[in-house]
Amino acid sequence: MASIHDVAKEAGVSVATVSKVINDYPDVSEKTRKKVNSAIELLKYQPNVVARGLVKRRSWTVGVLLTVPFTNPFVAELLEGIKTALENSGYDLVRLSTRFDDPTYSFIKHCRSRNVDGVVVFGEGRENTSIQELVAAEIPTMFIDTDLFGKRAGYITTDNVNGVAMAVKHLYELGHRKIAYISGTLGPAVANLRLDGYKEGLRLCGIPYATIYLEVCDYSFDGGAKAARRLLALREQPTGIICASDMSAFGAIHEIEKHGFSVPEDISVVGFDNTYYAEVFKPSLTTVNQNIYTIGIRAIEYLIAMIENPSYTPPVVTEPSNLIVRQTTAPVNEMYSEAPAQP
Amino acid sequence: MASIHDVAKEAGVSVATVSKVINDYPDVSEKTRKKVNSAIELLKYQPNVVARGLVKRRSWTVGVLLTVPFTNPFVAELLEGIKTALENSGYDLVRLSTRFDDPTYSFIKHCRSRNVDGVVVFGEGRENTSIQELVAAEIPTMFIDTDLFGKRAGYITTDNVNGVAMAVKHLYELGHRKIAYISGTLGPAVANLRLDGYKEGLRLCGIPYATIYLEVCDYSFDGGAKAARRLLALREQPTGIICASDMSAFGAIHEIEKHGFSVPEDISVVGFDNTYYAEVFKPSLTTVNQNIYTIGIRAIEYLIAMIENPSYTPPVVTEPSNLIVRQTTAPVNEMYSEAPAQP
DNA sequence: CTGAAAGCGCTTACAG
DNA sequence: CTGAAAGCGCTTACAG
Repeated sequence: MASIHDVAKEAGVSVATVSKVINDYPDVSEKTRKKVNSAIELLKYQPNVVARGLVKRRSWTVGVLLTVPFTNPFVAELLEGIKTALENSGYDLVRLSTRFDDPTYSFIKHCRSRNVDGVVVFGEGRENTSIQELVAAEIPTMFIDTDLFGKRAGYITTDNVNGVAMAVKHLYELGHRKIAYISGTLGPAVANLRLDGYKEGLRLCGIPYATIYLEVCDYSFDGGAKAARRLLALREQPTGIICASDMSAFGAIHEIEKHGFSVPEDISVVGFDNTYYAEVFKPSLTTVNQNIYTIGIRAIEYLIAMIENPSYTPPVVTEPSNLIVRQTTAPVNEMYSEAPAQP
Repeated sequence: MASIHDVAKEAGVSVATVSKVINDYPDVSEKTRKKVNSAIELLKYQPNVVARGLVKRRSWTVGVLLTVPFTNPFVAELLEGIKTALENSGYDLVRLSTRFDDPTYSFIKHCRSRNVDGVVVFGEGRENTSIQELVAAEIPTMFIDTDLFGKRAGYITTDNVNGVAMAVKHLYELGHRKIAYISGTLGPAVANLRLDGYKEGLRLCGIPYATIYLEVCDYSFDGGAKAARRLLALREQPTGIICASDMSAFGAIHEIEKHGFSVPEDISVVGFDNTYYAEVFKPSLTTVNQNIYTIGIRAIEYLIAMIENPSYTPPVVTEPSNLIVRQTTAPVNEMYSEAPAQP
């Protein structure tokens, strides 16, 4: 691979001059600029960004901290947005191979040793000390769904509260009054916010909040199924169930059908995420849409802005959510409603 | 961030000595080794791998060339394997932000400018000139599903032929004789090999190959649906349909049901991939399992072996596939079979 | 407008 | 066993 010295020799100039034409400095005569450019052409020279990074203390690299599996549809779509935003930015994505099980491992040291210019974090809780160090070290960071921010750290998430509240309102308008909620594990911001949305939705509809209608699971298919089983065992079975993820909604539907009920005829179900399969699944799922792809794009845009402008104030952004009505919600079955059917 | 100079000063030794203890050279006295180590501890020193890479001409970085979306379940699972294999290897993953629409973009220059030690390629055809350059340049490379290899390039894929052949045999044993195949776009090795498997399966079962039973689509849900529509319009409707992907199988099933037939009572359907949703979908999908995760792991293991041992011969590997029988295949419905039902 | 020199943070013969 | 020096491929004041 040709180096800047080879180009300098070929063009008959100094390496400083070659550097200047590579970096588009104005103080180079047209004549030598041409000489240098044809030498570059001839030798198929490509500047070594690693060497450049060493002196500029930059790497044109963005790290991702991602312990959630790539097979998680949220992660996949997020990465798709990130990738797209990065495509023509001059930055490349590096996935830092984390080893949180190793007590000597430090994420921030890893970032520094790789010299990443910024990082996007998804799926790590605020209790992770590596994350806190990251914020304290003022390395440009964008958090997705983790409610953490600082001088050089922004935060971006979906409008979780309104998302679930809309789901409640939707069921209410279909006549449902016994509306249950299958939450994700509480603690992380998104889980808490969605639960807030459930309560807020009930409040707006004038429905009292009843803890028997709250179940908690781990967002999974099996978790949703188990939670649904408990709800079905209630004397006052809910007629509508809102789930904190599409996956747990699929599990709930599966369980409901296993018990001989049908969706949406007997029980309506709403998911959260609007992953690709929500549309494919039969019956197709009514769900709260998150603009995950957009969140990925924005995260990178903000991150690059922070990197390239030290005084840029990192944003705290809530991306709107919206309800996608499909086939798993329907008017409440009068057989199950409190009030007797109108004649 | 402390540099090697700071450590040297703190420990009262030369930077050469510090370097030696960092790299576990034996010719350092126990006493100075201790002094250096406590200086490292004190300053929280972490060697800069970028600087090290500049002199060693290595980066401890593996590039991926991946133009297929992350939301593709195959990609997601492959990355999961790659990630796992990388986790404690000391290598990090970098996704090179490709710009194949820019005529001046060269993937290989990008690799060199980033100084990646090796690359794994998925989803690019052999006709891509960037890919050919990669092989010619003898940069350590593992191709997934692209039948390309060279002095420093290996190739790993699923046993596509046997996979589809097993599917044919499975249907045959259920009594099916009119077995159609919905191929993916022909040209790329996997598509061709799976078609070979279809023909081979028919041959082994003594069923003549009939072109009317061959459809081609783009592996998608809609593609599968359209192809199925054409098969359903045939005078001699197939009783079994094998699809080159799970997604197109889902589409085919959807279309079959739309036409008032049911799966598997009227028509059996087999997919290919065994993605996560094959199990979740209702009816759950009989499909050919690819060990994609394992392929990801192996790809990295072989790649690192190549990187670290210049004389390592890059492997050409076929990972076994197996048939997972679920709910979309059943004995042929006698109503549709050629031979009259036995009394 | 051009180039010599120092330096980014490391490693590696080589001399002592 | 230890360290001075050169060098990896760049950039950046600075002098001319």
